[in-house]
Order: sequence, then C-alpha cells, then structure tokens
Amino acid sequence: MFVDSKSDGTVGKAMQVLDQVASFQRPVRFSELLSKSPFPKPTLYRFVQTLTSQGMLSFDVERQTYSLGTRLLRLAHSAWRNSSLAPVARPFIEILGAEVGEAVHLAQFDHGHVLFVDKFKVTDHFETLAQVGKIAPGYCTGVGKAILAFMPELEQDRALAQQSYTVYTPFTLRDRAALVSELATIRADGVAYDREEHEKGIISIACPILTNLGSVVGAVSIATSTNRYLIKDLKKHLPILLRTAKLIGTEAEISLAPTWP
Amino acid sequence: MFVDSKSDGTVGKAMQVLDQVASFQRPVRFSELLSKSPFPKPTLYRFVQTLTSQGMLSFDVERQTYSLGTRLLRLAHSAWRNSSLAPVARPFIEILGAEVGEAVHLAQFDHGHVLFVDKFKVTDHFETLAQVGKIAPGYCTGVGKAILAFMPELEQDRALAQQSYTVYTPFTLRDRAALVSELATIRADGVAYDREEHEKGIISIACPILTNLGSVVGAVSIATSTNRYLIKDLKKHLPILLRTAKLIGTEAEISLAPTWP
DNA sequence: TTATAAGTTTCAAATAATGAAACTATGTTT
DNA sequence: AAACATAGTTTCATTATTTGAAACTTATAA
Repeated sequence: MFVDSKSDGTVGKAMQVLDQVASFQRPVRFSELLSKSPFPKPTLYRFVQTLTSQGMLSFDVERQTYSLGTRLLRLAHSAWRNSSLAPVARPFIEILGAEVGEAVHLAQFDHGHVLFVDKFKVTDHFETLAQVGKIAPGYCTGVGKAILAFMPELEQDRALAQQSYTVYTPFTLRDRAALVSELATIRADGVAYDREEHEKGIISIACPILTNLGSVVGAVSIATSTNRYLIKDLKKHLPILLRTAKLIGTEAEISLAPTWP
Repeated sequence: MFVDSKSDGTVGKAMQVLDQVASFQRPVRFSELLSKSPFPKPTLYRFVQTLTSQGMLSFDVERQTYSLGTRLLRLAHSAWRNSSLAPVARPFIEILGAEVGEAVHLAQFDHGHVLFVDKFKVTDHFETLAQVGKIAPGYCTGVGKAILAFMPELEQDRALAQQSYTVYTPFTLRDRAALVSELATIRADGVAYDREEHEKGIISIACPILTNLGSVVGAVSIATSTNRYLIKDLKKHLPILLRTAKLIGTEAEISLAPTWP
C-alpha cells in the first residue's frame, strides 16, 4: 500500500509480512496468512518464526495466532518521542484543546496520506495509539488539504497523483480538478475546512504548520460533530488555531536547529 | 536488550539497527551509527538504505540524519488496536481515572519488563507525555510486581532471573529474595504497592488483571505523587481498582473467545 | 479408524548478503 | 586555493543465507 518493496531483499519481504499481518485487523493463523501471501509455505513460515523471535510479531500459543508484536510499540514510542514535530507541538496542542473544548488533531503527510501523530481532547485524556499512527486520505480531510495546499509544486504534484478520490460522502471532492481548485482557495486563506468530506457528521477546521522558512511540516485541526456545531462555529476558532500553528512552526524550527556542545 | 537476535539472519540484524537508531534518542548521522555498530560500513550502509526505503527509518536530507520512521507508528497503531488487552480495557480505565482523579496506567509484561499500553489522567496536561510503549522494570513498579506475583511458577522464575535489581531509590528492593518475599504478600492480598521504589516521590497501587481462568494478562495501577498523597490514601481506592481489574479481566476473556460465522 | 488439512523439517540449488578496497563527495585546515 | 581529512558511496569476488519442492509430522474432521 505504501512501500515499494521492489528489491529490498529479505528485509523488505519481512516488512511486507508485517503489513500482511496488520491488514487482517485481528490475530491470524499461519494458514490464513499463507493464503494471502505471495511467499511459499516454508518461506513465510521462516519469516513469521524470525519476526516472532524478534518481537515484531507475537504468537498466541493457545489460539495459534499471530499478531503484531510489542517491539513495535516500543519502537513507535521512541519514534514519537524523538520526532521533530509531535513532542514539540504537544504543549500547544493541549492549550488549544483546553481552550476550544473540542478534539484537536496534529498530522503529518506521509506517502500521500495523512498520518495523525497526536490527538487531544478535553473530555478524553487518553494518550493512546487509538488515534496516533492512524492514517486518512489527504484529499478529503482538513489537515490533508491544509498540507497539500502549502506543498512545493513538485511534491504537491506527486501527492495529488497519489490520491484515490474515493467518494466517502456526498460532500467528498470527486477529482483532482475539484481538489486543485479548492487548494488555491486554501492557500489564499491559510485555512482548510473539512465539510463532512471524509465522514458524515464530522467537520473540521485546519491550518498548516509552516516553518520560518515557509515549508509545511504538518497541520493542526479542530474537529467536531455536526450534531453540535456548524462550520461557521469552527470559524470562530480560526484566530487561536492560526496562532497555535504559528507557534508550533516557530518552535519546531528551533528544535531542529543544531545543538551546541 | 530484549531480543536474542542470535542467528535470526538478515532480518534480525536489520531489527538490531532499528534498536540502535532508537538508542540514540535523537536523529543520528550514519557515521555515529557506524561507530556504535557491530557491522562493517557497507553492510550498515545497505541496512539503513533498505530500512529507509521501507519507511522503518526516515532520513532528514537537510541534516543528513536518520530517525525511526513513520511506518513504525502505523504498525504500532495497528498493533495497539488489535491487541487483546488495551482496546478492551480502555473504557474501564477511563471510568476509573475519572473516578479517582489520578493517573491510571495499564501495563503488560514483556520480556521481564513492564510495558505501558495505556495511560489516563484527568488533570496535569503538561506532565507526562506519550507513556504508551514506554518500558519500566518489573521488580520495582506496582504493575510489575502485581503481574509477577500472579505468574505461573515457571514463567515467574524466568522473569525473576531477568530483573536487574538496580537500586533506583532508597526504597528499591535490592535482590531476588526481597522481591520473592514481597510477591508472596502481594499474591495473598491481591494488591501491590510501589513505595517510591522506582522513582523518588512517585507511589502507586496496582492490581493484576486475571482472566476467568486465572491467568494474569496485565495490571492496572493508580499512581500519584507523595506531594499530594500517601500509600494509605491510595488504599482507599482499592475497592474500585479491584473492581476495574476484575471487569477488564472478564471482558478480555470474552473478547478472546473465538468468533462465529 | 481413516481422511484431510495445518504446521514443520530437509537439503541441494539459487540468490542475496558480505566486506575489503577503492572511490567520490563534503567539509576543514594550512 | 590547494592539501588534507572525514563522511558517504560503489564495486565485485567470495561467502553465507535464503529459497522452495518435497517429504514429513502433527492436529482436526469425517
């Protein structure tokens, strides 16, 4: 789905097995995995053995099933903590969330998709992987469009080509032309809206996070349900959202600066 | 640290490189990695190439540094969602946290260490970040001791041998004998306490999560600071903590049951 | 019990990984 | 600006690992 594992040797194949296991969305038996796998039985068998021994998969002896392993949680924890955006943005996200009382999302762009790297909600203080690590399409989310609108042309071109333009709701943008036209508006306004384009009943307002040099490194959004609010209500939060995005951008820039001895 | 990568071939070595990158706790240059690596230059070079191409590492072109990649976040997200404990326990943890107004942790045992798989806290937005995926020692944490106390003898024996018995504070249990003696008490009482054994000023009360069949699958704890409360204050929460652990255990059992067509 | 599927091991052939050495880029000193 | 030093990259013959058909063992169903 994301990775061109063409000729990445044994390691690439093993990583493909991890994706394979993930794709089942539940613990799987070896034979189920085999039926969906391009690898012959003994090859796949050795991969799951190795990956299990490495903690990248875990094996439930009772049920004879494989799941993704705890080593991934440990590695992801480390990845998150040492990433250049999420830990830096965290305090700002919390302030924003407390201020507006709605769900706040922090996202990065990743292979044409939006990758959620943090989430904050006042009434739901879980720091979990329930949202973090989640992916969503770029063309029909607030954060996705905010990032796309501010990408350098070449990169944007590639990203636009990667969109599927699947119609999720009656409001989903249906093709590249429609998206490009909206991106122009977003770029002019500095703000993007998701008008129930990805999920019925969910709307959001999103701003890009730009470094001082003007490159986009992510986006912040405030999301809510149409049961409670309309787009015009979200617009009231624009000033604080912009301010937050600005602060994160500045801070992210600093944290990326070389450290001195 | 955790994985016996002895003869796990190329895949094992590649995973070792991931750990290596993680151990730096910051983006690293190739040469820094090389200096700490058992692999010759070209070998390591190809590993980081492959891992980067696979999204397991990311490369910052500006700064010429490697970090853990976003694919790990995506995989960990999937691992978390499809794990048998954390998603099931989530609603109960949330209720407990709201009730007691203190930090609540959910942990599993993993290679002799405690792996935090969820965390909830009502207040203090700025205190601890991203606890999920974090690891801590088993012998000097509430959750660790709660799990150890209820392990089957054989498994426990192996786990006890894996403890380092590093002295973190004046209250840390210093050897296996001291731990074993306390585990007996914990097993009898059904509850474990961390009396500033891992971190000065941090105390907790923890209960094991047992399935209906009696096997321990994790632990829940309520943690607080000695600035605010003493162990005897935490004891007041024992009934609700026990009830929560019981509920999670029952629920986890059900969710592990085979599904029907 | 027999039949069938699931999981595991074997082993020679095919392939991919290895690392010394050489090379190129990048940055630093004289 | 040249000389030097360090970091990063490629080459290629050698070596080691992976590969997968087949055979085998263990579970599960008829």
